[in-house]
Amino acid sequence: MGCQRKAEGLQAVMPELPEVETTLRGIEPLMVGSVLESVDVRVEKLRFPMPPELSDLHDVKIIGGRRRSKYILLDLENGQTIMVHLGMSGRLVLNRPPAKHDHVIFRMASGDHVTLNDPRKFGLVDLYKTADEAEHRLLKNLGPEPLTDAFNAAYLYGALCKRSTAIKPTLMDAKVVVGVGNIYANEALFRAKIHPAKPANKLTKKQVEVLVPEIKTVLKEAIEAGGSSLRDYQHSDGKLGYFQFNFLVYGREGQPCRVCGTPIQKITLAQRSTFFCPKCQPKR
DNA sequence: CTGAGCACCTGAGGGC
DNA sequence: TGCCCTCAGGTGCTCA
Repeated sequence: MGCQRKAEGLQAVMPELPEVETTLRGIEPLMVGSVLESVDVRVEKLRFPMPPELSDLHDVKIIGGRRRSKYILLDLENGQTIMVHLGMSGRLVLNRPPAKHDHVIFRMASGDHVTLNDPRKFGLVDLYKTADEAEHRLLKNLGPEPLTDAFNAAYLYGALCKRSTAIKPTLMDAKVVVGVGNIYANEALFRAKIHPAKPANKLTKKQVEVLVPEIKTVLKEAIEAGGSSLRDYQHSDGKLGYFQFNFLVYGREGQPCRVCGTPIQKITLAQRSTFFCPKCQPKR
């Protein structure tokens, strides 16, 4: 079937939180603790205009690497922080020869270089004056990280109470919880046996208690899968952080549910493709 | 405050 | 072979 082939092609290109996490782990050995010699900016704007100060950076040590939501944060010795977001098609590649859609090249004093390649230009690179997240326009209003204890059933149940929209787009709202993108929202709801269109404030406490661990589990499993393929990538073409994951519902419209055999259905919620098993995920 | 919808961008794939 | 259309993704932003 055509849809099957299509979905397989998509698996390799979407940076969700697990891909961002493994990307960070991949660039850390080259960048953290090393001196950033210069930043080669070759595009006027990605998601936002490129900050001119980025090109002015010279010979500054990178003292730390962090992730917040899907943002990669590189803390500099001068107190500033570089922010990188991969958007939907962005990749950070190590020591690769120039290629189409290379937009920013981080040149290290060691001679290594890390390139942001992003065909669709939905990513962003920014430079902040401080490492304090509360000072960052794009960070200060974000919800909790899904893999921390702050994201628990009590918290989520409280957050969902005020929301009448469908649970799936609500899970993808960064004010509720960060890092749950389209793919893993679909997968987590299937695992928790919750219909994606169910109003968020109609979930029972019990359902939320099932859902929260499923979100954590699916993200952790994906990170582990990325961790293993990361090694392969580094030994081959230098790409980082993208991997195959055995999706249960995402991209599987019309194919049999892996649990009960019922054809997976596809609907649109908040302009996003939504996949679910009508039998395993009843409306109530 | 919530919620709905748009815009941004390119490449892949399908239909003709 | 090639053109045109649709779709995919994250998320900041606008407007009701």
